[in-house]
Amino acid sequence: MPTRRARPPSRKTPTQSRAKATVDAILRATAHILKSEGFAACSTNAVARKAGVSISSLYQYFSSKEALVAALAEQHAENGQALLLEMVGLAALEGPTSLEAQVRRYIEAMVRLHAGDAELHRVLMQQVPSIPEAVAAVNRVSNRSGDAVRAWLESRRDELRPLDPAVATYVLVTSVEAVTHLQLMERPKQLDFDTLVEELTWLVLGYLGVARRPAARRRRPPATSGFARH
Amino acid sequence: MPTRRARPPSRKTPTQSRAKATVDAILRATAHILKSEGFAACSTNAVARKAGVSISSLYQYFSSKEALVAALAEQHAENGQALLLEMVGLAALEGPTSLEAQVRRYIEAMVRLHAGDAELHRVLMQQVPSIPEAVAAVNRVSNRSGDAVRAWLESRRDELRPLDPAVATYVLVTSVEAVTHLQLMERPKQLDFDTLVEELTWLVLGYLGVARRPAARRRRPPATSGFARH
DNA sequence: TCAGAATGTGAGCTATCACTCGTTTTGGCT
DNA sequence: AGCCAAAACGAGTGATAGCTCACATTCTGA
Repeated sequence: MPTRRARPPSRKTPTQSRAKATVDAILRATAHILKSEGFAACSTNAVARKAGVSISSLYQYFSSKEALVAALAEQHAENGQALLLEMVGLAALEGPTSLEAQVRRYIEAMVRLHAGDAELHRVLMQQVPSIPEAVAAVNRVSNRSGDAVRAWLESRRDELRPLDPAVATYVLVTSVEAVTHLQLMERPKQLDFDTLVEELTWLVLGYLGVARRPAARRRRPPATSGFARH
Repeated sequence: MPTRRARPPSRKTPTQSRAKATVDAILRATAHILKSEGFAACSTNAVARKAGVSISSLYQYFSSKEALVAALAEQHAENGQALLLEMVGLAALEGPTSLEAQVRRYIEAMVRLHAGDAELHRVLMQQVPSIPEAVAAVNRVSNRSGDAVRAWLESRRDELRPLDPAVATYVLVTSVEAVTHLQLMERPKQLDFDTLVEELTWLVLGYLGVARRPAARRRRPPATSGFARH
């Protein structure tokens, strides 16, 4: 990657609808290439080609490759945040629900959210760390989500084991995200949507020290293979 | 990244000690640059320079940049696996210990392991996905760890809630790894080593449905956290 | 001692990258 | 109709990447 010089942070903002379409096409193409070919193959020339615009048009609206990816990351994070709030926020106001139901609903929302554009999310999470501007964009949003979880923990504190809300937020958000990612990336056949939600609910409630009956599902499938231990 | 043509999968293996030293220097330099400058700055030329050998020597032992990084990943994974077994494997044989103690010991080992070369681990995890050969190397090792966890779950099945060992292994390994990574990458001040181990132990035991007293930490001492079940 | 294999060298080739310059096209306005 | 800024264009620039080639040096063993 040559010619790494300081660049102005932003460029023109589109006013005509034609220009808006161009910007949109560029972002769309960026996402598409990132997902299908990875970050390394996502050159500005390739993006422009796929978007059906010239390379100079790209640079008219994005001051650098970093800025381009950062813009995409920001858009993605913003969308996700909005979707999550829509799925969870309103439902949360509909009255006092059981702890377990609330947790399950939130987790369902998370899983569904990630399923939305899993591949893009994955690539952004993996490659974006080398682009500070994009890190900032994603962090800004995920911090807001973290705050919501933390507030929820504090509001339900009496029903949970003694814990530090900040620490617990870290642990919960991280582990739920990680397991969700795993399922989206590897799609292990044992982990379908319902199982995933169920297990994550167990994980969260267990961690929070909420007692639970062993559930109605009679698991324990036919004693799979290995009992043998040293 | 130019000249992307098919390359032979492997090259010469060193026989003289001089050559072994060269290979070692190259791998060392790769790790050093990856950690200090990141993957993007880790060019083969830079590696050769840092290692104090010529480019051609590098290509005598590694058929491509991918192969180089893959070799490093493999070495790293192998080392980790060995260390983990050393820390945990023997201790596991020392007789029947409490479930909680076993879990805590394993988690301690995991956390310590990651702390060993956290930066390298982080970079490898982030960049390796674009290098299939390296993915294979890391997966091979982590699968073996997964098998161990799974076997353990099955051996202790009677003390746990009903669960599918395969699914539970996924959930546990993934979430513990993720939280550990987080702590290494961001080093949030609330999450020191002891707290991390303690919280992860909670996470695992809670998920496994193992009852636990609220521990000796103060804050609402006897208030039997969560009986509340709608 | 000395041939040949193993090892080490660095200038240089080519493809590709991020990005610019000078120019042309478009479309909203009077 | 016709002006003009916004928008779009694409060949071209300098830099650097991964990698090879032709050759030099060192080691082994008979």
